Amino acid sequence: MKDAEELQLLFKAVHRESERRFSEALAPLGITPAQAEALIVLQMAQPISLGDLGDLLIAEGGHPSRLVDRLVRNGWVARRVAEDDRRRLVLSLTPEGFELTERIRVTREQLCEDKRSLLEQTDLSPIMALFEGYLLDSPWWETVERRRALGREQSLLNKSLNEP
Amino acid sequence: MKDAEELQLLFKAVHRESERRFSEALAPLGITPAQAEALIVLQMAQPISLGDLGDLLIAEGGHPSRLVDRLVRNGWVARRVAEDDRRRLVLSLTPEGFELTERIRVTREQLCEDKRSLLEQTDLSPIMALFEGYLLDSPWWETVERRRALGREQSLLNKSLNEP
DNA sequence: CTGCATAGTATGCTATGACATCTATTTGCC
DNA sequence: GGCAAATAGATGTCATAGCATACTATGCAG
Repeated sequence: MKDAEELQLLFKAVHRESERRFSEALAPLGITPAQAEALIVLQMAQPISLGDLGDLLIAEGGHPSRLVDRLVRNGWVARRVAEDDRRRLVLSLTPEGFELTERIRVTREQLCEDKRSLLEQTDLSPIMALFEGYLLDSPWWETVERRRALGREQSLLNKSLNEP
Repeated sequence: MKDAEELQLLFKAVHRESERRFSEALAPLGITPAQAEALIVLQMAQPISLGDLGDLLIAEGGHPSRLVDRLVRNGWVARRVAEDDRRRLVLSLTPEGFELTERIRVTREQLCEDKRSLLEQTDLSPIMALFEGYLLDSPWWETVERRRALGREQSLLNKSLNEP
């Protein structure tokens, strides 16, 4: 099991390093990686309730109240109670939030670009397979699936816009 | 760059899931994954100063004062000032801490065992290579190297004990 | 020997993440 | 209609994690 320890060590280091880089790149925008992820998902899924947003984020036990609080405080997200059910909150991006999210996308692309050569010289499929195998019987698997579905929706949308 | 997003999503989910599993497995021992890592490293490197311990952990900006605080409060770690330099703290495991660390090792082995079949049917070398490539120009690379050296020391020690 | 830069830790602040508990609605069942 | 159960969020607590600042002991320049 020596390999497993080694893998664990590298995995943790990679996690910290990627967080650090993302965080550093986002600093000029005044947001954190977690906030960036929430905004990206919001842009794809809005309008959406707090709980449904939580089901799309790999974080925050399903109810990212406080994360959303900060986004609202900064004027990037609008939060109103649903008309049909006053328990539910409906979230959507403000114009400022939309613009910020576009800038987040650019930042993220740049980060990928930095590692392009590394990614291109690697066959990712065995890695994906390992990760998926690890996740299959975990509660996060559904979240991953939902995010994938959201991504597919989005590309269909783009395609139909580009091919009228 | 669609692959990169996919990879990022899976990576994050795997991170959360492995933390969750480790945390769950450690709960009966009354410690957290971060504390467990610190104890394991302490067992291999004691006696060691706080800063040097920080250089061996993938966490806590080099000075895990508060993490160590909790370990001391629970009676697992002894903390005394170095005789030659009263700025330095020298840390070592108490007998209780040593015993706890042995139990952590068992727990960790069991977790690996759960994923044994998955790990065995995977060629880990391309994954390690990707991770190492990502880390090479990062501040964590040195930490990884130091941990590896520590591991090698340890196996040499065991070997010389088993072959007198 | 004095003053000052530096090393080793400690502490404060903010954000995240997991968990538990509390509140306000709504729903369902009688 | 009325009350219990379930649902959607909010809030509190603890442990990380990163960052900045404060504090104390040491060492070095003069």
